[in-house]
Amino acid sequence: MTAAVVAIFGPTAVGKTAVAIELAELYRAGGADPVAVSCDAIQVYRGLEVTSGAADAAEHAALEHRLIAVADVSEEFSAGRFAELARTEIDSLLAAGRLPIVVGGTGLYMRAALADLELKPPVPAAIRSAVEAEIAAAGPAAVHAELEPDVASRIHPNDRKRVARALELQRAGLDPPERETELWTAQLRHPTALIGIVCGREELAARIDRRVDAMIAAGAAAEARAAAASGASRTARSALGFDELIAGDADAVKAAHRRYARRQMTWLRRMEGVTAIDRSGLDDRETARLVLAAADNAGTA
RNA sequence: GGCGAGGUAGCUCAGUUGGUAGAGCACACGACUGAAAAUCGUGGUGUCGCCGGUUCGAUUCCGGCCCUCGCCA
Repeated sequence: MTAAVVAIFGPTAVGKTAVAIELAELYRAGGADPVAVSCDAIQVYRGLEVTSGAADAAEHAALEHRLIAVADVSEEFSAGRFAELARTEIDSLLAAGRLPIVVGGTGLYMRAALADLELKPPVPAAIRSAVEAEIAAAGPAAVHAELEPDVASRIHPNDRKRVARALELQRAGLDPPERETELWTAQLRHPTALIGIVCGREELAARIDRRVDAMIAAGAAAEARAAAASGASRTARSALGFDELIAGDADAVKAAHRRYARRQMTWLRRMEGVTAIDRSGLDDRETARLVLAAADNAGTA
C-alpha cells in the first residue's frame, strides 16, 4: 500500500461510515493504524449528530472519527474553516504514522481537504450584510450587473449566493477565485487512493428510506427542535430536512435526501482519478474488501 | 335517486373564442473556489375519463355513459 491517505466519497446513505469501519478492520489486520476524518458540512455540528447521520458511540468505538461535533449549532461554519481543520488533522495523523481515512459526502469539503484549494478569506461582516441587503431589495440580477465582466460571465445572475460572494470579494478589494482551478485537479496534497462508493438507484432509494426512518426513530425531530431553540445558525439550519423533521413530514425528508444524493453523484462523476465501487447487493464487509483492493491498485498505479 | 362541481404529466392544477397543450412539485442531467445537506442552470414527461355526433380538423362544441367530491333525499 503506497497511498498515504484513503478517501471515500459517495452519496448519502450509501453506507460510507459502515464501510469505513470494516475497511479499518482490514487495515489493522495489515498493521496500519487508521483514523477516520469526516468531510461533512453538518456532521461538524454538536447537537445534530442524529440528523446528520454522524458516527454514533458504537461506531466511534470501532473507528475513531475526527471533525465530528466540533462546532456549536449557533456558529456559522464554512468550507474555509473546514479546509484548515481537515488539512491540519490529516497532516498530523500522517506525522504520527497513522492512516487517515477521509470519508464524507460534502464534495467541496472533500476537495478542500485533499487538494490545495486556495479559498479566499471571509470579508468584514458589514460588507457581507450590505451586499445581502442589496440582493434582498433589488434581486440578484441587479447586483450581478455590478460585477467585473470576467467575474460576471462565470456566475448566473439568478445564483444569489455566488453573486453575493463575488460582489463582497470585489467590494473588499480581494481578487476573485482563479479561473483555472485546483477544484478538480488530480494533484492532491498527499498520495491518495480516491474511492467512490455507489449503488443502484432503487437500492439507494431504499437505503435512504431506511436511514431516514431510523433517524426519526432515534429522535431527529427533537434534535432539530432543540437546535432551533438554541439558536441554530443558518448553516446549521441548512441541514437536510431541518424544517421538515420539525414538521414531522418524513416523506419530505426522504425526498430531500434523494435530491442531495443526485447532486453528490454529480460531484463523484466529475472528480478525477476516482475509482467507483458498486456496492449493490453487497454487505459492508464485502464492500470494504473491494475498497481495499481498489485502494491498493490506486496506490501502486 | 335529484342538484351542483369536477375528471388534462407521477402529484396539484392552469389552458385551448375548435388547429393534439403548460406551470409548480417530483424526476433526469449539469455547474460548483470561505453559506455547499447551500445556491443555481438545462431537459422530457400526456390515448387532455370512455363512446358517439357536428366539423377539413374535437382535449375544446353537442349527446350519452362511467368515475370522484359536495349538498339534498
